[in-house]
Amino acid sequence: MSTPLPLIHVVDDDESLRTALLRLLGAAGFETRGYASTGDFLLQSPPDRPGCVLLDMRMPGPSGLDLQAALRRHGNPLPVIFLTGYADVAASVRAMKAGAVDFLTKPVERETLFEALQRALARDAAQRAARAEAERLRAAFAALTPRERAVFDGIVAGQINKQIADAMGIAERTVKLQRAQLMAKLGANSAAELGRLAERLQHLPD
Amino acid sequence: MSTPLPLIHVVDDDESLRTALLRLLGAAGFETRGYASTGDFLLQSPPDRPGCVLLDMRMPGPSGLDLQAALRRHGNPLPVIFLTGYADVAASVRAMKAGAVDFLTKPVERETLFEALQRALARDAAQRAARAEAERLRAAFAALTPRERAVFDGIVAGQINKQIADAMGIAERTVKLQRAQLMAKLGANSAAELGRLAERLQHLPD
DNA sequence: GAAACTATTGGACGAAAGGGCAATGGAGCT
DNA sequence: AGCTCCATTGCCCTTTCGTCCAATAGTTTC
Repeated sequence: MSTPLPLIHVVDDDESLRTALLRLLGAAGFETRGYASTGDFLLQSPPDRPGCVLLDMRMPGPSGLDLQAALRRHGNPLPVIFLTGYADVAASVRAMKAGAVDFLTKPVERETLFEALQRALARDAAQRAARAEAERLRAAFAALTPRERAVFDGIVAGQINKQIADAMGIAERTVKLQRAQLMAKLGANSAAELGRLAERLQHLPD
Repeated sequence: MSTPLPLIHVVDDDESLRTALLRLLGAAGFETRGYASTGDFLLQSPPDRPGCVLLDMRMPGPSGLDLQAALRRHGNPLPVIFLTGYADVAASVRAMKAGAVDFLTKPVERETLFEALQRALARDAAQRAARAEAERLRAAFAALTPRERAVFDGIVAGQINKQIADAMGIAERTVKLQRAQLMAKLGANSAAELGRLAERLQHLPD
């Protein structure tokens, strides 16, 4: 389960600048990959790997903002750092409101760039951990049968087995059985843990 | 318990523009208050009321960014909308990274301004509700004695009364008693609810 | 059609939870 | 000392939980 190394995507149509960036980042020990356009990035869309995107704002074809929006829709929210020469306030504000980690202007100081990268990678790691956790939780609940799910809801609502059985029109004995089954499926050892799981489930996106 | 109406704070050293803004907002049904400087705002610091701050960036004395930072430190995080004539990218990015709702440039379109206000007030309401909820939770837990708190931890950890009693060196009967007392104090009716409370408590800031 | 399988149920037993009642013992006050 | 107040405890009883074994009915598979 070793997490793959982070990969820095550099999207910029200025080839000389792009290769300079790639060299700089590579020298700093980062693994990198360059793209001449938004389309190139989306086509050569990398596997699901930790990392972030260093993105020019103004390029031929779809803009950096378009790519940022596409990433969000795609459910592959790699953190984005904008790095652009033609900066205007409106574009920078739109980028930040859309969730960009930072918005830097060329020429950028080495120090500034690395700080932003650091924050972007940290955010990616955090998001990734949160998504993995959410996925585990969702999968566990998806493994429950509808009945088990109903029993779960009853338990979390503080009902005792008899009340749950009554509400569902089944025998208390059956509730006990399904209770044991759902607790096994969720890996819970107590009613308190079921409550914790319910709370976490409730606060998941979607 | 009726929530007071939101109050819009307008901080701008340009008096004619400030009064124009106040008049515009007042005509739209908002309650408003104007300040000529960051210092004025901090001095005439209003009571804890819902609302937001419409803030100029460049003013004599402390800047809008300074005020934004002060609000955050003060634990009175009213949402901030910047509205400024001398906008540069670096300042806008700093403002947005510091959590500004929006960063508008003069002259601003009426529509744009009202949309931003809408979002700012919505954010304030949400933050306020979350803070109130957190406060209630904290207060409830603060009312527990250390013993009750220990019993709570044991329950949430899935231990049965006997184990808790053993670990604390007290009788099981006492654990039962404190269990009932802490559940009454927390308003919980089941172990599942205790689990939910524990989960929420764990995810509070601080 | 028979066998295998799943969901549901009944009965029963030990363990645990929840709670009433009274006794104990220490802290603090008069 | 005498007293009250309160946390702690023991005893006992009822309800609920967690499981075991076995039986029944409906469904799927061969």
